Amino acid sequence: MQILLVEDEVSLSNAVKTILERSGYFADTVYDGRTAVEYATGFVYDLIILDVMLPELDGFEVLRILRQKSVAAPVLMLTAKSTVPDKVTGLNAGADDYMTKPFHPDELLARVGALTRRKGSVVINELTYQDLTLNVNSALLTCCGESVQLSKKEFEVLKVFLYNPTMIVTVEMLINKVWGVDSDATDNNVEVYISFIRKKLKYLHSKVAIKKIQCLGYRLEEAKC
Amino acid sequence: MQILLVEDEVSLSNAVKTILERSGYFADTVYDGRTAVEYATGFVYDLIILDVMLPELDGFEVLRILRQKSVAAPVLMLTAKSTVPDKVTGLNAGADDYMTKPFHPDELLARVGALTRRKGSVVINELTYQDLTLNVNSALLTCCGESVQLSKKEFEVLKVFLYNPTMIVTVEMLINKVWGVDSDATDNNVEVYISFIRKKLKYLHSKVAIKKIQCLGYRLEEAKC
DNA sequence: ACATCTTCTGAAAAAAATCTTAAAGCCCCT
DNA sequence: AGGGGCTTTAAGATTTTTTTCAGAAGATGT
Repeated sequence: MQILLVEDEVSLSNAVKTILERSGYFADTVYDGRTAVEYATGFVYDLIILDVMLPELDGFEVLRILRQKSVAAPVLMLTAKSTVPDKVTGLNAGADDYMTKPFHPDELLARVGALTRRKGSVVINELTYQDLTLNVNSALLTCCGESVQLSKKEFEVLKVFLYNPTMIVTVEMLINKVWGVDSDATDNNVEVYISFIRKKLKYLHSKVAIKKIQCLGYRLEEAKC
Repeated sequence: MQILLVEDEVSLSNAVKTILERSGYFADTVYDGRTAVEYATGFVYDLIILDVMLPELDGFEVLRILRQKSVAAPVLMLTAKSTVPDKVTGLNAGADDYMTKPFHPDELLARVGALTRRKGSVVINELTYQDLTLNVNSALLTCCGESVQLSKKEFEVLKVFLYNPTMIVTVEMLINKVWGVDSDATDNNVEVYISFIRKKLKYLHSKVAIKKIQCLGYRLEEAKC
């Protein structure tokens, strides 16, 4: 059982982690809202324990973002005060249970047990176009059962296309997104990487091609047969 | 049921001993930390009740020493003040429960009952991927009948992989999970440990390999034959 | 067809990331 | 104090990625 623990008070989070691990759970600890979102979307957890008071993003905000991103793991909210308004806010945002601090270890374990007994669903992060599938966790590009590993830059470039599958992607846009707005990358850098990706598409026998539209940019296209 | 009671206030320890024995437990009483360690390592107890304020060695110190010496008996800490810092210190040191003085005899019996019942249910936890099995109680890694002992860090690193067998595990996540978020471990620490683990996988003739994905991280893979 | 511009691609160079090994440091136990 | 095991640090070797460059190929307009 994998649990993500989001709690900025280090002593408390260490304590909770210890309690959980002694009961056979594995807990990852993060200390702010932004990192919590990163971890919760990057890994699969069976349960997320979320403090309300957090730096960066507060617990409610984190919860809202996660639900919006289809992270379905049950969420146990920790709140210092047991005020009704807080509970209502959390319920509306999609939390599954609450606990007010301070709490007894047994209470924690009881609630965690109740929530993890439910079957959690798995989120897979993939971008798809025609016969291509790009796993955004692993940068693995798959077509008809075959896969190739993309390098970081190849991955970044292809992501821009797959996020905008019907649009013309300009060279400028690629430089901005992949190399950064104030890099000194030239058009040729883009050209070289388009070439690398085309080579991999060919290797995969994909029907998808990156088409050049003279003076405008590139666009994904189903290759003519 | 054998209980070791560590409490220097004679009147209280006598009272607790009486309560316990009236409920069918056998209790040994000691009055200082040093003797507590002697008894706890010399005999087998089903539970240790440990006061925090002790002469010679305080309760936390005793607990730390016992855990270090692999005394696995559940520990119920007694503390005069219910302050959070104390609780946290005890939890980190490996206590199983707390009780703040003064307490009602029924509360004592309830907690003692909970801790001694837990005893029989030691779960054997194993993580498996392909031909590898990692026993999380012993950190023993097994493949096709052969086993090797993992060191603590090797164990922690491999656990991260076995819990995320299909995902890319980033160097950052390994540092966070194994060395801690505010450690000053570098990427090289991770690399060295990946190297150690690979050596052991090779020794075991496992089909599993740790593949590196440049700039992204590592992932478990069944080695190509 | 020619001149000119854009785009593509292979190869080499440069830079960055990663691997491996060995030595040094640390901690615990005797 | 000394030894053993584990961890950290360091440095050179190796591998992969990224950049650069130059010429080939293709398109465009006259």
